[in-house]
Amino acid sequence: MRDVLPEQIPAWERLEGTARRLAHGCGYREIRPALLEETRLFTRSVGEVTDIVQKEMFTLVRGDDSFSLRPEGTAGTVRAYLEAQYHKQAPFQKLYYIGPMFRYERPQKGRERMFTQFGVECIGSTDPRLDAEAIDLAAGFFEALGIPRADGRGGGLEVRLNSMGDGADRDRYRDAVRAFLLPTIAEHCELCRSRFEKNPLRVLDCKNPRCQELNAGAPRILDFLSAENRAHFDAVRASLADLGRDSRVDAGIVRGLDYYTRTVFELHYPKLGARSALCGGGRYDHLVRDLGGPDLGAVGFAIGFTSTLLVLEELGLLGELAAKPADVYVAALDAALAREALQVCAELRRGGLSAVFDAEGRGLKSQFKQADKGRHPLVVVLGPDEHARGAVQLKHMARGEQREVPRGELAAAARAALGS
RNA sequence: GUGAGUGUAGCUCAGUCGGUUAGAGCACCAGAUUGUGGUUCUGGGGGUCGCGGGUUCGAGUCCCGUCACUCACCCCA
Repeated sequence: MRDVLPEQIPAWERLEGTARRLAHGCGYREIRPALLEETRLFTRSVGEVTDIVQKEMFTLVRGDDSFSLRPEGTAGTVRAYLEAQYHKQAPFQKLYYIGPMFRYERPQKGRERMFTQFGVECIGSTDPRLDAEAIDLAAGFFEALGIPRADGRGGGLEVRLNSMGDGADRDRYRDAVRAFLLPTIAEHCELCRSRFEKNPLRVLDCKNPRCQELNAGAPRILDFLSAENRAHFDAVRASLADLGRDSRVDAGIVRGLDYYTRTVFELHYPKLGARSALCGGGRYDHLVRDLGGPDLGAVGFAIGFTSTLLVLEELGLLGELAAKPADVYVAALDAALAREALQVCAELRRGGLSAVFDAEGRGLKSQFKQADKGRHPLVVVLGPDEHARGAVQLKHMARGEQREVPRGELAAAARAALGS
């Protein structure tokens, strides 16, 4: 398990802050769904035969009850939506979340058992402009962090788009793929032969060169879309163009979760290699109905913070981030002034400043080193001579200037020194 | 779940053919200045060599097991 340590918090706050700002800009409101759900919620929504449900859930069984840590955010969000009765009062809801997800698998670069996702779920409409808006929001998130757009040579961020059609389209497509593969399936790799049985569409994703040759000329899902779904897909692309957003149709995108319909998309940073997808999402027009509500359209995405941070690190975009230190470091010349140090800190805090004191018994020189290393802009020195006069020394570290100020004026003087 | 790799100081790592007291750089602490930071110099502290077992006169080094982490596959954020 990986912890987020204080040194990394500025980077995380930047991701969270960017996510919130952009989501709010599109009218999304934050929701914090439960981390623990009934296992049945995920088997019903994500799908019985998906990898997530079959082998990646952390599940706790107590008697007849079975609960699982959420492996993704959409199911819980829709469950919360229905439980809050939004579908009766105000069915159109734009909701976003930032929080941990859990999948039991072998960790590797960009993949962890506990990871954080920023996701949005727009429930209550099938308007294709919302698909485009969501894609633009996701891409805008990465751009706001400084990740460049695709440059056509494998650098930058790529938007890949596809449509999976609706249930009927997909059934016809699956039959066509099966018919296409049947004559050559014996020549495919072992893995593909087993995939052919349970999910022939996955054969098309195989990276084996021989299999790819055999897959050339395979039917494309886009050719099997109903007129209505085709129109929806075209409208999404037109809206993306209206937003000035380039996208590439990638017939290979077949989202792994059962609830997806029509629009599916991924955002990739190809230089990351095997694990290049930074964001995945799409439309799930029947999930609300499948979970017991009315048949409402919905679209959403999820962005992984782990891989986002990986990209930012690779691009050197995290270097300058540092936590803000306390305004004042209070140094005491000897142990007799220890109590005064605490009092002075309290006075400064009442004056609206942050302040810290030495608690390791350091000498004055060492306290200055600490103040310097901690990048505290101001140091207050408590000495016996000043104490006798009811005063303290106030030093501005960057300027190297120091002067004596009466105790009673310290907070005001410190504020003034900081402000200038 | 499958395959491979790596575990030595806080961090990055060296450690010969198995041989005495396990090293370096950085970081940390102290002094050089008995009331003042960043540079410099000098000195210092710190390691059950992941853990357990085995071989051996002797194991950081070889063997077995185990745990953790990393990378890849599967799949995905």
